[in-house]
Amino acid sequence: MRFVRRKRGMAVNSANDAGYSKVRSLVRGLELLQALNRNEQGRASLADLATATGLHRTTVRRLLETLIEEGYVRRSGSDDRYVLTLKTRSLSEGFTHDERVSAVAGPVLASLLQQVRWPSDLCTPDGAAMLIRESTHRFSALSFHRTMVGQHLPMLVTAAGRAYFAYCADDERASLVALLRQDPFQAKYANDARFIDNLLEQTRARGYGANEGDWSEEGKVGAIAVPVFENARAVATINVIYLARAIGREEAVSRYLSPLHKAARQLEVLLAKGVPD
Amino acid sequence: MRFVRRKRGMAVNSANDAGYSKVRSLVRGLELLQALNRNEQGRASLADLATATGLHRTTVRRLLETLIEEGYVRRSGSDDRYVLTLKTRSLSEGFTHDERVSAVAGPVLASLLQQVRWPSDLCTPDGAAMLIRESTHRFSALSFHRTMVGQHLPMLVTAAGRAYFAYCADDERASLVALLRQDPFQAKYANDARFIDNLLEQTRARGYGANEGDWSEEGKVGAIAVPVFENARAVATINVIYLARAIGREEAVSRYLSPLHKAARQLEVLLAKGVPD
DNA sequence: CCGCATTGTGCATCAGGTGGACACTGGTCC
DNA sequence: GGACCAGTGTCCACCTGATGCACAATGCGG
Repeated sequence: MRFVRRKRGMAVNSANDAGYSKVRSLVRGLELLQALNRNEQGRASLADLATATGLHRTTVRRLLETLIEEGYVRRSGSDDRYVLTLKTRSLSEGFTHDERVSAVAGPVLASLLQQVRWPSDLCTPDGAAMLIRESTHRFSALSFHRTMVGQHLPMLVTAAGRAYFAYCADDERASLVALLRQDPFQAKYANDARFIDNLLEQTRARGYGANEGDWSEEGKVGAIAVPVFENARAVATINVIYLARAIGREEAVSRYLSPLHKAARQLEVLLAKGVPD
Repeated sequence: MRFVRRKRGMAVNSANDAGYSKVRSLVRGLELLQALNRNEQGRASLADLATATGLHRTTVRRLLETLIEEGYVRRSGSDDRYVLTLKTRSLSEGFTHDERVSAVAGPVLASLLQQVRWPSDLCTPDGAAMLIRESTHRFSALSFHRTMVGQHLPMLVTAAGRAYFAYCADDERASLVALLRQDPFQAKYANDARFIDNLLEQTRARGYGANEGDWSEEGKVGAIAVPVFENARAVATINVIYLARAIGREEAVSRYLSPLHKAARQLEVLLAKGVPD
């Protein structure tokens, strides 16, 4: 079991051991698409694909005919071979590369939760805000929010955003500032050079992004956050969120900063390894 | 019937009217993937997907379980929603954007063949060569080559290559020259400034790329080619190939250049319209 | 003119995809 | 705190519909 607490659904089945057997024709169809993709120019004959997939020739034919009718494949007029179309892109356009980080973050966040008890989030940049991609809010007994994943945290007034802002590459920060000036809520900060300078200096001096009720939407909520690097570039941040009346900033930092850094380093190792397939 | 002659296979069925009924579970699985892609962050719950696709909830579940086992989807630990993975990319990575041109080229080449009788090819740049993506060699009674699609035509000694080389953007041409200098066969031309200058000047003055047996592999084969533009950028070329002993260059140009230009313009219109779906 | 390789077609079989029914959980509204 | 509801997990019997066999047709090379 990956997480400590389960709130929703009854599933304890950790992902792949579901009692279902796969839908065969879907599996085969996807195999087929992959085989086509592997071929030079995404172009192959019926026989090529049959041997590549190990499927019966007529089965391949029928699957291809289906893919054609659905518009994922066309048959070239020039040599009757099968060719990929633009529509195949629609099967992966929703995937953003940042998702890579999220995919491996689950276990890391879980173990962080065990040490810290307070909930934390994994965030990646998204425009003038940080996008929460994974979170342990559901699993923390101390959590005060319900659904967090998918929410946006404004860049300049949250710990997660500040950590990213301070540690991203210089040219990226310049673009961010331009974007932030367009943001109705954050423009006043983005235009305030003193504010920005202080923010950068403090954050870097401390080594973490911090926030104590600066984000007006929240009451007395505090948070600290650290960046996650890939190839020497910041790609995400991890935060820990606590109630300020329960624990002071000093104490939070002394207790949680080191686990946060450890989690970030774990993530970096996993990223460097590459996602298994 | 799109083309004049059919040599291979017995298929006169123009693509989509095949007598097969679609493989339903494959269609549904792909619909599902698309639905996930359309959702914000490629993330959705079971119920979301069921309503989005109009499928029964348990059906969606089983399909998703299959997609998970195959690695295209993972289930987020944070909120049990379904999320796309990097592997979905493998379903479309083989697709190159140049394919867009090829997809609409078939009918244009077919009508060009009817006017010209000699075979022609649609080529897109690929490294230091032009890649033949569609062709009417199979359909021309005057054809002298078998399979052409997928073959590479060296950039500097073929009509198709020269047309592209002369009409592509300046910065792209600079990169091309760098590449060509690495090419064992073409380096001697790429390093010859006079050759390059003459080539550019002549090609542009004439308005078409030409080749009369310059490509050593061929005997007395001639060809002329014109560029195809998209957004004011050359993206492909169309050529016509003839036997030099059957027809002189003068005559070939006077007869075929105008149909070639018309075909190029037709293609440009189709490209501007965008590919349906 | 004949074989070989590749692809198209029709069809009987039964694996397997489907969706109904029921159970369970957590959240919300009085 | 009790009751309701939305969302999900699990099981299973039915019957669709996916499958691959056998046969035919074609073009190509010799």
